[in-house]
Amino acid sequence: MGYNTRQREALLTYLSDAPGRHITVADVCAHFHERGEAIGTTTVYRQLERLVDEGLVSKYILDGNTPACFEYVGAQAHRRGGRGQACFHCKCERCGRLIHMQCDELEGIGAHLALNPMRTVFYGVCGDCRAADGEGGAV
Amino acid sequence: MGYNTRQREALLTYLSDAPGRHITVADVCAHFHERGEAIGTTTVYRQLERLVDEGLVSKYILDGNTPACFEYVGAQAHRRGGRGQACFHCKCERCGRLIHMQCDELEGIGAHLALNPMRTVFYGVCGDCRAADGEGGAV
DNA sequence: TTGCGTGCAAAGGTTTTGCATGGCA
DNA sequence: TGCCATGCAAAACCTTTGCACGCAA
Repeated sequence: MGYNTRQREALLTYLSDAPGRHITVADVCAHFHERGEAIGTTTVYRQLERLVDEGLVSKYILDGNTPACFEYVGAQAHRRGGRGQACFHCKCERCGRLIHMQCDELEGIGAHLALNPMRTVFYGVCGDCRAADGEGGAV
Repeated sequence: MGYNTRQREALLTYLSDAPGRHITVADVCAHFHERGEAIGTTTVYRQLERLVDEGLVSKYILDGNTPACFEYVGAQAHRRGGRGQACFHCKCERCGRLIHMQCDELEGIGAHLALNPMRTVFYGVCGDCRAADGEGGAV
C-alpha cells in the first residue's frame, strides 16, 4: 500500500511530533528547507493526500485564498474514537487563529445533521476575543 | 454612493429575479454571454462586492477550489430581519447541492458561538439524501 | 468636467498534472 | 526488475490589481 520513502518518513515524523497542530503545506516545506533536507511541494501534497486517505491526517479546507491545513490525528477510528479524532474547528475572524471546538451541543447538532467535521469549518469569534471584548462568552 | 450603470442594472435584475438561488461569478458571465450582452468578469466581481457591502446580496465562501456563490437577499437588515437574511448553508457531500439550513438549535448555537453565517458552510448529508438512505432524518 | 465604472491584461495565490528521473521492495 | 515516488516545470483554477478608456451625473 505504497512505499516508505525518506520524504514520507520525515513528513510523518514532523506531523506526529505535533499532534493537534494546524500545519500548511508551506509550513512543511519551510521546515525541511530550513533543515537543509528539502522536500518538493508536489510531494508534500501527494503524501498528505495519502495520509488523509489512510486516516492518519485530517485536512481542513478554509476559505478560497487561504491554504488548506493539516493535522495529525493518529490511527484512531474516524468517529467515536478516543482522543485525537476529527473535531470541529473555528476560524476566528478577529485574531485569525484556527481553534478546536469541543462543545456537547455542537456534537449533538453535528450528529443530528450528519455533518462532516473533517470539512466543516466555522467562522466566528473565538472565546478569547469575545472575552477581551468583555462579553464573556465561553466556547 | 456609486453610479447605476447598465452592467449593474442587468446584474441586479438577474439576481433579484431568482431570490435565494446560489449563483457564481461564472454563472453570471455565462448568462449574459449567452444573451449577447457580455459583462467583464472583473466588473462582476466588483459589482457583487458592492452589492454585498450594501446588504442586497450575500456571499458564501465554500471550500478552496470551489468558486464563491452569491444570493440575492433583498434590502432587509442583516440579522433578525424578515425572510431572506443571511442563514447557514450546508453543502451536501452526496448530491452536491448547497442547501439552506433553518433550524432553531442551529441558530441558537450560532448565536452562542458568535458564528458568521455568511462564511460558515457546513459539510454533511442533506435531508433528502438521508431520507433516501432510509434513515429518515429531518433538517 | 469630474470621478467612478469598465474591461483587458497580467499578476496573485494555492493546487494539480505531465513527464523524466530516481529509489523502494 | 517493476512499479511507485519524486520533483521540476507548467498548467489549472479562482480572484485581485494596474491601467487606459468610457460613461454617469
